[in-house]
Amino acid sequence: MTVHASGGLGIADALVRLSHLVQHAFADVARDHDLTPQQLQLVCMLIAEPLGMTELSRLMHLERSSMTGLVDRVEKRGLVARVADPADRRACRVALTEEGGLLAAGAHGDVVVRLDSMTERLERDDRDRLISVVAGMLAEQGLTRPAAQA
Amino acid sequence: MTVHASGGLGIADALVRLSHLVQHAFADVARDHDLTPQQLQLVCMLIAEPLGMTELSRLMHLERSSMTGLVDRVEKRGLVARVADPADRRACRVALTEEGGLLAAGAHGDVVVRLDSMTERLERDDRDRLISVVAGMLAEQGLTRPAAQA
DNA sequence: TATTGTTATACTCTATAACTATA
DNA sequence: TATAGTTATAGAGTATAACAATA
Repeated sequence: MTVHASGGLGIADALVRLSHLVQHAFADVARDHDLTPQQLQLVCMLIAEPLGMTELSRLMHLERSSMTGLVDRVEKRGLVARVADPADRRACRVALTEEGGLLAAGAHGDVVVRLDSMTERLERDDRDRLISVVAGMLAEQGLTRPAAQA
Repeated sequence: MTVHASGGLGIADALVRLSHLVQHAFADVARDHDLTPQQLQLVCMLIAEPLGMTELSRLMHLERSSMTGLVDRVEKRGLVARVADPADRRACRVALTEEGGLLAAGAHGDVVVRLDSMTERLERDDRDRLISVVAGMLAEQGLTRPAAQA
């Protein structure tokens, strides 16, 4: 058993609690826009580019059948549309509508504002180091996807 | 618009994507123990001490009525029990059973192992700095609760 | 009056299994 | 055969509103 710095908080607990902080901020923003957190995550994921159902499932760590329902509900609301994939007649690509794009951009901006304000007290040096440490971890996990993926 | 280090990844996006990484690890461990992520979060929250429904709701960012159902299901499974609060006859305290305590400790350990392995490549210096940065952010948000709160 | 917790209700989220259509 | 996506089903998660009991 290793003793850690910062009042006995280990790296794992620190990450878990940081994650809760982020999730709560994210949930609050979703609610402000009358979306569930999952719906907001979905539309943010599509800011960079339209994606297929299987790719979306992989990125969101969900079964494809769960993704069907999630996309159904967001599509019913007019924020995304299923577009036929010209290269594969089995597949579709989920794309933001104009309304969905505006909402996603706005909500993503709100998330950024919230999280930026949570970190504004940090020294510029700590901030940069935090970013680069996280970037390294993400790369190690094989996640090199779109940056707007809030 | 500010340009950031590390390939254009801003601090907010870095935090969001780190959070996804942690959530997925957490969900995998929950599944290994045949629990939902919410159920695992609940039992981990109780490792340090029994808590009332209102306090649990606050910590988990849920309505009290949602907490009722969550505790019901975990109680039905024998992992927690509602204990009368001697100081307030309206209130109850949710406590781990013996079985629940063992499961919570084991699963929490698994989460720690997973997250530790994700960060093992970091320099000791970066690691310590990450912990202290997160600890500072948590303190600023008024979260000074139990460390075992996975 | 305010607070603790529950119930009733209506959604949303999620996984499993079975299915269709295309590759 | 394998893959992309859906449907059907069942259970879990969540919020809102209304309620009971106690402070």
